[in-house]
Amino acid sequence: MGSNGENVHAKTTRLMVELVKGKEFATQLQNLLHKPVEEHGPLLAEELALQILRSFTETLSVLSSCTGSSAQISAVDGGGSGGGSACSGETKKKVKDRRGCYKRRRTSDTWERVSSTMEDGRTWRKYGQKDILNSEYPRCYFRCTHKPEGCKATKQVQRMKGNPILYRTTYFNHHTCKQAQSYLPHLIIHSDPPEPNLISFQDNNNNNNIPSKQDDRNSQKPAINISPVVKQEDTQSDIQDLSDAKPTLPWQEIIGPETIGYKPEWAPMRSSYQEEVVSGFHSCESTSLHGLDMEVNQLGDIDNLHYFDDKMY
DNA sequence: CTCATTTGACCGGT
DNA sequence: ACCGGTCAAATGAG
Repeated sequence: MGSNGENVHAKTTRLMVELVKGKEFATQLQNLLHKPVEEHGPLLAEELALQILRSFTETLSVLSSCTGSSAQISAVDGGGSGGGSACSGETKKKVKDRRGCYKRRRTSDTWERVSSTMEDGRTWRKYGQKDILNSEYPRCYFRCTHKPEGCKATKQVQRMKGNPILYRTTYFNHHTCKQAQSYLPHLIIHSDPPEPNLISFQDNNNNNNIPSKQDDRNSQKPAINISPVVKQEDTQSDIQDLSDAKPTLPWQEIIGPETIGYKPEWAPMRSSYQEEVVSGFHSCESTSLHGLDMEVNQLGDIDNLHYFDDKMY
C-alpha cells in the first residue's frame, strides 16, 4: 500500500462513489419503509437491501485491493483467518510468509451463515475468544451446552469486517443432543405494548424457559448483539448483549414500521446486518435454524448460508 | 454455592 | 515459527 498514489486516489474516488450509492439506496429504503407495503410490495425493499449490500461489497473490495495483499473481502467475509487488513490498518507486526496462512480444516459438517443476528435457536456455551490476525473483531468460540451429554456441535462467531453489524457464524458438527430435536423456536413479533417491536422466540414444545442469566452478563461482549427489544423466551445462551442500550435490529430497521410496529427513536438508520458464522450441524437441529431464517428473511433480513465441503474456505 | 464467562497459556495444524 | 482452537483457572453474577 502507498506504492502507487495514483491508484490510491482512483480507489478513493471509487470508494466515495460506492458509499454515496449505498447511502442513496439506504435513503430510498428508509423512505420506502414509511409507506405501506401494499404500495410497493416486498420485493422493492429487498432489492434496495441487496443494492446496499452490493455497495458494501464493492467498497470492501476496493479497500481490500488497497492493501495490495492477497486479502479477499466479500460481503460475507468476516475477516477471518484469510481476511485482509484495511488500508489504514497497516500492521505493526512484522509480516512473514506464514502469517495469515493458517486455515482450519473444513469438513462437510461445516457451514457458514451470515446474519444480522447470531440467534439460531440453540443453547451454546462460550469457551473461548481470540483476536484474529488482520481482523478487527475477535472470534468467539461456542460449544453446545449439552457437550457433557456428548453433543459435539460447536460454532464460531465473529463480526464481519467492514460490516460489524453482521455476524458470521461458522458451525461445526451436528448436534447429537436431544434437546434440540424438540427445540423448535418460533419467531413471534409482538406489536403490542408494553414492549414495542418485541420479538421473541418460542419453541413449539413449551420450553418456556427464563432468559438466561447470561443476558445481562454478556453486555460486556463485543461480538454478539441482539437488540434489547428482541426477547428470548427460550434457553438460548447465545442471546447476548440484551442489555446493550444501543441495539441493532437489522430486519427491524429494514422492514420498517408497517411490518413490526415502529422504528424506535434510538434505532440507528443504517443497513444493518450482523455476521454470524456457525460451524457444524446440530444433530439435534431440526428446524429451528431454518425456520428462523425463513422468518427473518420474510422480514427483509438477508442471511447468507454457506455450506462448506472439504475444498471450500 | 453454582455455573457461565473471561482470558492467558498451551497444543497442534499449516 | 506462526496462528487458530481449546483448555482451564480466575472471576463474576445470580
